[in-house]
Amino acid sequence: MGRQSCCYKQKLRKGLWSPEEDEKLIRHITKYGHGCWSSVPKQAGLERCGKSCRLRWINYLRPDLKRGTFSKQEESLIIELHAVLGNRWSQIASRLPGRTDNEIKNFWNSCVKKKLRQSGIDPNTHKPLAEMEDKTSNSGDLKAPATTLEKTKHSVHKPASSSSSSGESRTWKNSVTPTKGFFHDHESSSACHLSPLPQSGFAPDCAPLFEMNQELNCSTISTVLLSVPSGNISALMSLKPNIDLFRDEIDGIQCSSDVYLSNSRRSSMNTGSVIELQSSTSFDGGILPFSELTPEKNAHVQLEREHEDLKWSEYLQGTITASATIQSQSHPLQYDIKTESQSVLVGLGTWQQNQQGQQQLQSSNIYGKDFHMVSVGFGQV
DNA sequence: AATTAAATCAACCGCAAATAT
DNA sequence: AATATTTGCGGTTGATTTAAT
Repeated sequence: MGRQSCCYKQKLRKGLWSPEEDEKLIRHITKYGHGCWSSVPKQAGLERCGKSCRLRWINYLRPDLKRGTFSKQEESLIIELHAVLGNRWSQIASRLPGRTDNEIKNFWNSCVKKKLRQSGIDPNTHKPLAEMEDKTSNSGDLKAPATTLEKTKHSVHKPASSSSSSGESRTWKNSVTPTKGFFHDHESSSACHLSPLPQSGFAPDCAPLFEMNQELNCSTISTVLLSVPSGNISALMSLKPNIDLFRDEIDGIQCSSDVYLSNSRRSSMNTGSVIELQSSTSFDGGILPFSELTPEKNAHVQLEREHEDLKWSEYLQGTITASATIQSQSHPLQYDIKTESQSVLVGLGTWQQNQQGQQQLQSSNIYGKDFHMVSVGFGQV
């Protein structure tokens, strides 16, 4: 039994908004706020449904919209976020100030998807296209409608049990494997991702990606991928990295928004109000992806909790602490990943079973929201 | 210059969750 | 507790703009 649209029964206007309608809506909302959207059109003297008014305001009239073309950094961030969040446009948009979910969705569908494909990356899985073709033996798939691709390819990373709260469950249908390599391998990368490791102890190049908006109590995601020269990887073998996420405000102490890499644990509080990390001489300048830290693709990963227990919805809500250990065959490496505090989103990457039935960490993008500091520490194994 | 194809983007639709009654 | 209404989201459509022939 079909349902009529909300505009139908009252013969409400549809289609593009006229400047007069825009003006009415702006005037009403700036004066009274939107309150209950369903009552807005009547109060504002508009022959539209509340839904249409809401959409128009959110996507077009809101004063804090940035508009204009997406910057390289924004594009990078969108790809990174899509790799972890999938098609959850509203969540992606919440980390890009001034951008709407609709705008990002359009940008993705019309532009980014194509770019990724041209770069040999499947925009849905964020894996190399060749890999997908090998599995599907269907190289002509690229011309297939997006809906077909999405419906057929991505039930793999759905969490073991869907969350019953906060609308997370339905959005997992397109959860994907984080993109690895795109920014390492392609010259279109933003400077942040490809910049050589700076000599200083901190990572100034990455700092701008950690835009803080204290009034709104949110920040954009920090993008933490950084390419590492292979020589450095071998040097890392004797070190034990620890990744911790700290609340940006701990007992009232304001932390910096920079991303640090250190060979020590959080070492000291400096004299001011900013927590500083003691930097390492060899590995300054950023957070390393686990793909770089893991010398073998099939390094064994042990999770403190059973894989089935790990729920992305819990990560999103920041309600759990989880840790994982990667044990490499040839190197005595152990990586501890821990998330702490509430309202922190940590993309541990996607856990997948390899052919030996072992859980395998595919990527390790780390994302923080609200005021958090991300640090990586190395210590001797 | 005219036509066609591709790209872009605003807005709609239906569904599900959240909230109100 | 059950039902109705509202809100928010993602997928999709279709009009418009831009590029290619």
